[in-house]
Amino acid sequence: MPIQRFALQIPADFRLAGVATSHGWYALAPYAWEPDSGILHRVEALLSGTVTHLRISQQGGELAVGSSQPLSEFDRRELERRLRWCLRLDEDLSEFHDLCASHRTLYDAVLPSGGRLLRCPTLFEDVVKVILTTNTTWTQTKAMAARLVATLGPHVPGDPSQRAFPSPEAVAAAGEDVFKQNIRLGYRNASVLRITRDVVEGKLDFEALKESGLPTHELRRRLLTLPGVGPYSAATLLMILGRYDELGIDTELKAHVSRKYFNGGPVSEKQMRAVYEHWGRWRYLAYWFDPQ
DNA sequence: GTCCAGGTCGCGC
DNA sequence: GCGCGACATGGA
Repeated sequence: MPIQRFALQIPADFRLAGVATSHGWYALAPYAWEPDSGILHRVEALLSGTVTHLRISQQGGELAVGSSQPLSEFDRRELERRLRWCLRLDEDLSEFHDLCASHRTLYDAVLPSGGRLLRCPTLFEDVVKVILTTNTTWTQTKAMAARLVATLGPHVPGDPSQRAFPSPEAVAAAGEDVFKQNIRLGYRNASVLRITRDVVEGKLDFEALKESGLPTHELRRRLLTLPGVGPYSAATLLMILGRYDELGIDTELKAHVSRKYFNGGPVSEKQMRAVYEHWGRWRYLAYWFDPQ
């Protein structure tokens, strides 16, 4: 019997508002965050072909997921799997929490999310989005993601304004012209298309990579082979995969370290690494939540 | 018009 | 290894 609503069990310390806004992903289509009501929106296309607009909210000790379309039991299970991944419901960050306990300001910064950084259901989507953040402004990143989804994403029945992230097949089928004319990722068009084609041709299996359990350095090596993915993007994607030992060094991190630890003076990469070195396998999170 | 943004790549030294 | 310019796009 189809349902349009189900609950998701969450850890006692889980706060949807904190997790949803823990980094910028909530502002990239097909995610949307409504701060006033505390609803995380997402349009999702399921294996069954169902495309549905989800409204995720916290109701006390659980999450309520509302779906615009009827869901089979199979759909529901698929959605539950995806959402648990996106919200990191099953990730154990207790060791990081323990380390934070002795740093009052960091502890306060981590508290709302518990250190859970929102991610996308598929690594494919995260890879594309990370590429959309490089060498551009956040405003343009949002616009690029919105155009990609609006142009190629499958939509909710009867509502073309509600679209899911496009499948690799849909992206590959679109080809250069649509990217050049409509989606306009600039020079990133080529990287995204090349990666997508490799996925469609089976040369690249991101979902297998997620579950591979490969050592971090090997994951990093593989991510670096992707066109458009350099050290910064690789570190960000490792974070997506729950590997926090490496810092994503970009202008933001540099500015932060300079301001907070070097009086605004010049900072070398070595010095940036040194600041967070002692956080070991939690370095990325220690930086991410480092106040001020 | 010019500059450049939460980088990456290929080149030359 | 390290420094440097090019790279598409659109906002300031």
